[in-house]
Amino acid sequence: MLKQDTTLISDDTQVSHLHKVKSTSADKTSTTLADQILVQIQTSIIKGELPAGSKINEQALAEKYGISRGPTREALHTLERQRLVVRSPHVGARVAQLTVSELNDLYQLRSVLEGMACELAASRITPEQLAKLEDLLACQDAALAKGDTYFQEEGDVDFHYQIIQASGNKHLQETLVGGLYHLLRMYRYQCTNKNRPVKAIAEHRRIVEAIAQRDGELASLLMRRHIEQGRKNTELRLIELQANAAAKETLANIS
Amino acid sequence: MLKQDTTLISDDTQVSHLHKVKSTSADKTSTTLADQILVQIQTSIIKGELPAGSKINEQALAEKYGISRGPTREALHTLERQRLVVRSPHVGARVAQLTVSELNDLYQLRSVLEGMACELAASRITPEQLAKLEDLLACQDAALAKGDTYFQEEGDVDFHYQIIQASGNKHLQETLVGGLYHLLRMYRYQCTNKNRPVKAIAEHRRIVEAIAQRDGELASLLMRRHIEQGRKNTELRLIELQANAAAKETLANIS
DNA sequence: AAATATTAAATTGTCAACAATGATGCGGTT
DNA sequence: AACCGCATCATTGTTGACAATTTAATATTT
Repeated sequence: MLKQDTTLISDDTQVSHLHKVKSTSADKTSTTLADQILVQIQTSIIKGELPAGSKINEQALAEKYGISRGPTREALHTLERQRLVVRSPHVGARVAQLTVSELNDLYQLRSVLEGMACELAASRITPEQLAKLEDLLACQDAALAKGDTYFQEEGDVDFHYQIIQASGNKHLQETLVGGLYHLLRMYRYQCTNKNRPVKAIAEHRRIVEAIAQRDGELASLLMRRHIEQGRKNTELRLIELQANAAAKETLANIS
Repeated sequence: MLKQDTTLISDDTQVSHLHKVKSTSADKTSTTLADQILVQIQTSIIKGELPAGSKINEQALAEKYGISRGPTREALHTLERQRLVVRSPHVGARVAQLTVSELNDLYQLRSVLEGMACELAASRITPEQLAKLEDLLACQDAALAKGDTYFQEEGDVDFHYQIIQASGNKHLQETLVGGLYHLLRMYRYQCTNKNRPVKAIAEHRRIVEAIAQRDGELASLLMRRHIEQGRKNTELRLIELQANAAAKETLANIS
């Protein structure tokens, strides 16, 4: 009857939940249960703890997080929208597969969309938003100086995110942030490359400069090039990764 | 209301499967129940039977189609992905609202995406796909001659759909068809304009010509102009519509 | 022994009841 | 009369059981 999710979520259910606790645990006032596990499954997928292409068992997943299949199902539905999961009726959900052709499709689309975002941002960005972007650049420089690679990754996400926000186009935002971005993060996380950041930050700076000068055409061009650089990088790592996997496969078949 | 979709479920449980029929997706029987009502709610929303901006009651909707709240909920979730519904936790679902600014955002995004689709289609389209497109143009001419406006509407959807397919970019397809297209249809249905088709068909023809000549740049340009024409048209009708609604509102307030 | 038909198991889809939250209406106070 | 707190109601979120379907495992036939 009582939920046993104490291990993963919070174990404040110990002593006095005489009152319907209302979950006043200060931090986040319980949105919906589905949304809570959504982010957890998200990160599990992005980090590869749930391997790309693997089957997802609703029951097992639900039990893992100590909840019922209902919310789990809804989370999977949202993950499908985010392109992290593929579902087929009566068969179930699988983690998205990482392939070269899909990577190219994805980046091609992203390039066009973020190019568009840059053009819009150049004409619409507010001084506050611009200041925030420049702060971010400074942060990235500082992080780079300390060699903090993961924060750099996070910073890159923020950079693109803020430009998308500055575009002011609601549907563009929804398409990128709600639709493509998570899958993008998955590719980048699993095909990460150490020596890229230093160049990427320089490119970021030039993009912001173009936006600040209200030169949308230039900003768009620089952004598309920047993304193309990222694509090449990721593609290389992905091919390498898949070659390794194939080798391991044949090795297993021999033995 | 009793469910009368029992007729939809075929009783072919007897042995007549010589081969594993692999179930071509055109088969409408035995999908999931949620998918079946999804299309019904879809059309209800697009046609305005469920008015834009109105609240959706899960229970009532479920009863209307003679099913339980579970599948209804899933359908609403899919409708959210299609931008036809907006959901907020613990509050519920509303039909998307039709506003001028959203219309502009939507068409701006669509313009960029279908422009991209044209460029890709110009370089990748197969002879079969091209033949199908030209067949469609002929069909549209014929329908126009008979003054069959609704079929024209449907034909226009098909036209854009086929070019999107010919682009060959999976994520682009998913973004347009799975994401934006239904909302687009809603705007166009509720802000329809009679005298547009005749010009639109001519524009279609020129776009196909450009694609056939492998001139992606031109095809993209023509498509973006074509869409811009549609946007203007829809915007005009929408403003008109909202002015009427506002007038009726004030009238009601007086009495 | 290989391939196919049949049965059994595991998994997804659906339902109806229950819990938790937001919305509504009432009564009291200023 | 308007505002605020409180109780009630309606609606959404969640659960566990059940039905339908797919996947696997087994038996059967050629």
